[in-house]
Amino acid sequence: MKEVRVRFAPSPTGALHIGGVRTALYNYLLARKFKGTMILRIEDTDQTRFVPGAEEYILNSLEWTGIKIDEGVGKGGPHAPYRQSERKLIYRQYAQKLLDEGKAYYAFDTPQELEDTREQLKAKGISNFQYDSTTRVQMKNSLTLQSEEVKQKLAASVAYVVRLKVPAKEQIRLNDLIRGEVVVDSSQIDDKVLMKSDGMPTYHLANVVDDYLMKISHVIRGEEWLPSAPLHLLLYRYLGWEKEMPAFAHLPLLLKPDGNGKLSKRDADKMGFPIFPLDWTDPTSGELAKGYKESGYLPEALINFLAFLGWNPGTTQEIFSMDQLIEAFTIERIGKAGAKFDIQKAQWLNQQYLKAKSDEELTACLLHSLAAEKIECSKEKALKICGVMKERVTFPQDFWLQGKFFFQAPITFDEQVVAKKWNDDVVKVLSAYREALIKTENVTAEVAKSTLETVTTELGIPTGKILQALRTAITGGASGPDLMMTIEILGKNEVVSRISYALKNLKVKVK
RNA sequence: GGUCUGUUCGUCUAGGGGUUAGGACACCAGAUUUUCAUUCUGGUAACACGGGUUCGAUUCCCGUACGGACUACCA
Repeated sequence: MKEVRVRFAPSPTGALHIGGVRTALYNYLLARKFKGTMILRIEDTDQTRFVPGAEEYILNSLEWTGIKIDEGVGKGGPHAPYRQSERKLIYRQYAQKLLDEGKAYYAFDTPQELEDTREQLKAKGISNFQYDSTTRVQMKNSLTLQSEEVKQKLAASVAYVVRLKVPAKEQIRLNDLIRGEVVVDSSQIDDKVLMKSDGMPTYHLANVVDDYLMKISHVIRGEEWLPSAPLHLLLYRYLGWEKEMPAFAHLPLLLKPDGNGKLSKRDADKMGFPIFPLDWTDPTSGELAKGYKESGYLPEALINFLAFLGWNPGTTQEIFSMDQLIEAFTIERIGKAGAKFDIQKAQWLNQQYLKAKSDEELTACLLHSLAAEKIECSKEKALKICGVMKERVTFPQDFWLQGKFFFQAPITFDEQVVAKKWNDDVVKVLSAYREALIKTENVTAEVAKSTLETVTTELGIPTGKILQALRTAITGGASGPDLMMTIEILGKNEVVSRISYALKNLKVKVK
């Protein structure tokens, strides 16, 4: 088998979309599975859409997700440069070759002229103008103009583009690894621009030339490219590279969670989940878009989630590490239909991965949050808190968000609990419990519990009746981790002071 | 509009000419937890529609409907 060489080829026009991460992932999985090479190529042929910082963002995102680049931008390699803007001259040569062989031609129609033609046709009720074998005879190009005139224009540096001379009527058959045979009639394809008037190639030319020169074996890309795949085949054919042409696999798209349509940043914002792997600040608007990383998603969970959107191993196993994904991955098991993006599953996976982490790692999460809040905490205490919080968190920041009461005494109390449960019995028990605790040494969870039971027994009040009120007095909330452990972690003095505060500030509702 | 492409529980999906159509998330109920969460057990829930082919179709074929992509000197 031919060496597997795949590429991820994003455009640096903004932050890397989550769908792009999935495309990169599938490429990476295939590369690793067959001990091949993962290449990163930056397709920056559109200078008008270039966004500063986007390339770095792509690199950072891939690094965070654990998708490693073997060759390409940021890494170098035998086919450098890997940034298309730096390969201009290469494309020029191949465009010239096509020109020389009569497979492409110069076109001098200005964008304005093309626009006018479209308008005119639209006025006549023809919805779409296509620059192709039926229309090119009416346009200004090296096929219709006298060769002298063409020479003159070129010499005078009149702006031109190079267009592919697509045959009038020819069936083009393409075998897609995911979709099977796709047949398109060449009459449906227009004479695509290969070289723009600014001297840059379009995606189509650059892509084919680079994939050939970089010896790409498999092109795994989004489904949006399927309609132009036959054009690419034509290019390989005209360039004499059909035998070396890579295999194609067009991935189904990621769809929005509700309704229809492809997943967009708008949907993500609306539903409250990230669309980008990392935080991204739009350089023009200055607007910040939250990333998966900063929202608390673990890269392994995100990868696991993304891998399963459009692919599955055919077994019932759901949790897969990157290595396991590499082992199990096959292109054949990629589905054909678009997958709706369901963030709930990602959250569940995140929880699974978070729970699987060691106590040290979990503690580090809490300590990290605390440092940001400038709160001091011993490692021992943090360890205990994490132990008790572990089963209830989805994101690393939840240790802090849901465990604030460990560090801050409540000022307000859950209103419902107060209204329903705070009564004379509670005041009696809590007062007595407070006194009992003061006299008790070494208040562990066990001791806290037995002390409470002693008090309630003496007063003849069932423990269950006052427990939730006690929790609210100590934590302010209505629910949380095991209360006796909470008391142990908080320590006798803190608990006593919190009960005192609650007794002083909470009034029994008069009926 | 045209071309291409897709359609199994709410969602991700397995399956495949004869199955009680399987799993996971979500949801609901019960058990555990003197709370909540976790965990466990159970439950609701799907083959888009219409024609063929066939003894039999969710599975194969053809239509229809509905989605999606593309239709730029963007990728």
